[in-house]
Amino acid sequence: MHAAALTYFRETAKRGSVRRAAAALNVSASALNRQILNLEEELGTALFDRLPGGMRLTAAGELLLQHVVGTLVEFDRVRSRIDDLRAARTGHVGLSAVDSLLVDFLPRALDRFRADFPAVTYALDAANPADVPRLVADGTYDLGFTFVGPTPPSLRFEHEVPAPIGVVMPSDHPLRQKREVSFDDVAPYPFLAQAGPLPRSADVDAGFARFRSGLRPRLVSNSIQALKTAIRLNMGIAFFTRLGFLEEIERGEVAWRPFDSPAINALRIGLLVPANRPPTAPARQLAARLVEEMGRLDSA
Amino acid sequence: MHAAALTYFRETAKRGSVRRAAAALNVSASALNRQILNLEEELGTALFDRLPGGMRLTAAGELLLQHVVGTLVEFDRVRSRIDDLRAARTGHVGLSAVDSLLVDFLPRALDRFRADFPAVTYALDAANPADVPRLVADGTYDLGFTFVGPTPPSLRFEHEVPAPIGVVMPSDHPLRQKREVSFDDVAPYPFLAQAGPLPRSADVDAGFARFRSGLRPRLVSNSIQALKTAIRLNMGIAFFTRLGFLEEIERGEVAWRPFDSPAINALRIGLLVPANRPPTAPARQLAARLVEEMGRLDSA
DNA sequence: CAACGCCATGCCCAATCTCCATCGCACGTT
DNA sequence: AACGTGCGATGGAGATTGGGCATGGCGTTG
Repeated sequence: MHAAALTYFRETAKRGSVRRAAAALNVSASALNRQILNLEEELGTALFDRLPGGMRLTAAGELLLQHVVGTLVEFDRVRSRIDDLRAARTGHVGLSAVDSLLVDFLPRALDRFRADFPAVTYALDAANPADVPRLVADGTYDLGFTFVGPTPPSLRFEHEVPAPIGVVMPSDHPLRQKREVSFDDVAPYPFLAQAGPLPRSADVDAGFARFRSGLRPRLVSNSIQALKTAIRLNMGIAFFTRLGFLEEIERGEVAWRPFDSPAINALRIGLLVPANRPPTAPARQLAARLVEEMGRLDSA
Repeated sequence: MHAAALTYFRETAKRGSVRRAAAALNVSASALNRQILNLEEELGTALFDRLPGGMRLTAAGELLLQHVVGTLVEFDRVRSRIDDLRAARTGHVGLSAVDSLLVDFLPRALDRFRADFPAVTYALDAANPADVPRLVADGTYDLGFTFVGPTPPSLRFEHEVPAPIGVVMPSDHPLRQKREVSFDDVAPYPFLAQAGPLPRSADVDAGFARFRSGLRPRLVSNSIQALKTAIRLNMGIAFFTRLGFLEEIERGEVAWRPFDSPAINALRIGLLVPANRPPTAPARQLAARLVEEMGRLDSA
């Protein structure tokens, strides 16, 4: 990949002698010497001073050496990262996440990841926020996404993004005028609830849980697509993290407004990884990619 | 210098097609394609996805591309710096400096520089601190060293080092016990003065000038070597910047102690370069080297 | 179905790289 | 003063690599 001349030059600079460098690299001194003479001709300047005892770098040589060493070291790093990729080409990754991320963020991230690792299989399951840590800790899943909170020592949040729960509404809804909405603001409006195969989660914020349990949903569905359409058709509003509707918000089809509760607005979702158990190769790659995608969310 | 494969790979990634890249680089598509296949074999992984319309980088390819682009860009920079060196191989540099730097720092720095630029000639002249800026500004000299102070807009201090004037004494001198010495402390001791071909400089600190003018030197010499020896032989003490005696201090032959005057201890010497007029190639190289050597002083 | 774009491959020649042997030079030893 | 030993530089033969040309296989497009 990199020209042999680079290695030759580096070794010669290191050992201060063409012959010693040649011995170290198992090539003949003449071959090595020619490469260095070629380099000097190409750059139009001497790279070494020829002293009776051997070769010493000139100023230009020092400059070039820095570049060459840097290049070769960096290449080693790149190669080992590529080897990691190769090891991760096949395998299985299990992901346990709170449902808001299953709506939009995770399916899309996985789809993009799949393009690079077509032979990897996935399990992508929703779970209650409080259950995710246990599922990752005991190895049922490789990675988890849940609201950030205290973790057992066997787990660690690899990366976090702010993820307040707010109100998702049609783009012409009156609540859109407010920058933040209170529980009282939303009470009058019809409400759409998601009902998955899971028991309803013990909620992250006690006040919010109490508030929502008092509401009577106009529509309950376990189909996210149905809920999205229902919101667009003005059947009601729903409560989700922004992350579930990034694309629709972007296109102006729905609007999202935060609550006026500091506790809710401080909510963060994090990528949970095992701290002790070494992750499988594909899990490591996927985790790295997810952190990247989360960074993109952050800046958006 | 760098393998052609790097350029081939970069161009192919850029254009998304072997044929287009080959056309842009004036080589045949088959030759270029082979190099890429070789790369993939060497790394043991595909770098491109072959789509009907052309080539798209895989994850491993993205990784490698970063490395390759970085390497080639950096090489361009290195090459141009080497070209600068070559342009500076010959020529002349004029340096005007306060005398303390002529004692030790500048001759040694120039000697090291000369090893890399043997064909450059130098003028190295002492001047009064107050005259240096004018001499550099009007082009009489390319570079200057003087005490830092206000400069005309046509000049600029490229780099500065602290350079308080202090007392140079034999290593077993009683004043050595003090961390800082006062004017009164030194008054009882015999004093050695340097007298160059220059009129005695208008001194940098008014209080110090007054103090020194009251002293009667036991020995006046224009030979620095003579002064150094005289100090070692305990004939007296002298007033210099540390920079004039770095080597002797290091070897323990003489000691140096600062005065207790904040004004004197705040003194700095700086490398003065023209801000408008572009410096000659050798002057630019020498200036860069001098800044490097000054940095070494700083940390010493 | 034909035409066109793409990358992959076989073949041949030219350029490059490597090796071995040798040279000239500067030093230290005898 | 002569010699031996280390150094880099160089010449020539042979192996390796890189390049160009022609062609093949494949998918898309008209």
